[in-house]
Amino acid sequence: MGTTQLESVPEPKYWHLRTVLSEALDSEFSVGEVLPNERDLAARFGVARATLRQALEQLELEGRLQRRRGVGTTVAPPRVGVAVDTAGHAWPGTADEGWEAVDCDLAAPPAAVADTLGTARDEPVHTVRRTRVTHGRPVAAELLYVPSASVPDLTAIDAPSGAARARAVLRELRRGEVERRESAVELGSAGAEDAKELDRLPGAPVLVVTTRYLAEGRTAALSVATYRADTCRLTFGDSGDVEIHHGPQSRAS
Amino acid sequence: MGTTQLESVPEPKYWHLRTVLSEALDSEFSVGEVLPNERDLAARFGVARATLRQALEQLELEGRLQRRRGVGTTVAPPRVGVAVDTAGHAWPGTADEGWEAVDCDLAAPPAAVADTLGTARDEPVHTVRRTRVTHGRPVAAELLYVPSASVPDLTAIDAPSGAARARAVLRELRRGEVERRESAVELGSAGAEDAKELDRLPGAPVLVVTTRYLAEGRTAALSVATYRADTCRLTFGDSGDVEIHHGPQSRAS
DNA sequence: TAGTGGTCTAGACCACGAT
DNA sequence: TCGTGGTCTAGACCACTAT
Repeated sequence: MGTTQLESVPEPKYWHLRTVLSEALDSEFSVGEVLPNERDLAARFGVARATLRQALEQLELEGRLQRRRGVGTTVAPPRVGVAVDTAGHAWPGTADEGWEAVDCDLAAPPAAVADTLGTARDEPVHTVRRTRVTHGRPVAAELLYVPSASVPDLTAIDAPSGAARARAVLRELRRGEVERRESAVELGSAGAEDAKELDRLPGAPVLVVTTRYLAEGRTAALSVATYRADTCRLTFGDSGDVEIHHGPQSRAS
Repeated sequence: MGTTQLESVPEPKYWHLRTVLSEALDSEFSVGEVLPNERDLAARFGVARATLRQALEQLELEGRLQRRRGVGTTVAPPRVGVAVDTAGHAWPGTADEGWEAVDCDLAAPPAAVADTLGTARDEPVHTVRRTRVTHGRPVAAELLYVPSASVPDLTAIDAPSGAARARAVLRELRRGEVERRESAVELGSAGAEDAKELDRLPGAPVLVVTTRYLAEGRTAALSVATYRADTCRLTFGDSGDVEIHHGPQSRAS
């Protein structure tokens, strides 16, 4: 019969809401603007607050919104392009890329790290903690594992601990030559400590970049860096000024 | 007074649950094993189902669990390392990397894509759709935009449409020389069409890899590939057999 | 103190896969 | 048909921020 086909596959409400809100953001809001609060928005769209929140969560995951407890929901600026694999810097990133040493201690790393480094599981390695800041905002927290063998000339005179010690380890590390780097990117969630440094709640989505630095046939160092997934776009190869993706793909049919 | 400090910063229930479940997965379950259903699990831990689900969502985001409607929740295998920037393959990935052409049409791309390609916004470009399969599982869906100028020798004889057309476009594209590639990785959510090809629900988290192929000073092609964030670890530089990250970082104190 | 987002509950019904 | 995860509701209370 001639009945019009109306949504043979009905869209979930929160997904439809996401689309509506996304279009509203494009046309009626500007960066930094504050949205109405969740209770008002839910009432306006005639849905439960939990359903509205599901839509907002999607948009936050896509980097369109920023939500802060006690403050409100604001329209997020476009993601920042962050270079993570520039050809010019073979060793771990430097201060001009926004890296700042926090502290350093000597401890046995997680088993998986020890295995990759090729050290015994109970052998202490230098563990440097750093943060990366771009445009005044924290974007990444890093743990850099450096076996003693990679920094043979490090002396006790080089500051016993703290940020100064961290800088000393990095300085000694850079005396060697890097043969190759291998990086991997995957999705993760921020642990309590990373979350604090990234100014996010625990469980916030992060892009985990694991990098092996190979020198003289060994793994000279291993970096595990967690980048804020909501605000960062990781760039490889070169400049970070490409702006293409924006939420789920819409087809030009 | 001598009161012991008990959680001055109380952990959310779902976060604690996540930790408990994560440890249980490590010690009491093996890959592929089916977990008890959500209602039973919630009852067992004395929480509402919604709270239990929040914990499961975290674990799924971290690639530890796989949930399928109508089936159940199973323990996920470790993430697959997928090479996305091997030095050996300058042009878009080939069949030996698991890429398979789906179809191709000629249409005006999204405005942002046209701007990057340097074509007029209403100028049609070849739009190749491909999927990538690894270990028998779909891992990525790609849209490859190729301006006509990059495939000057493409003739009408080369199949008018469909997968054959897509392969013809790729073949012609590869006749040129690549100067450089620029890639960016960011978090996104799967649109309805990508979700279907990736065998996931709409809104599923994906890693969006945007790659510019530069030749003769121009952007010769632009690829937007969406990888399943739950099952994939994207590798850059070289081999994909590094296995380090596992959920939120735990410090070796 | 008032207002915001974050957490949690105890239900209900739906869509899908297996049987 | 039954059991599963997915969606949705209408509340409640908590933690944080600004005033």
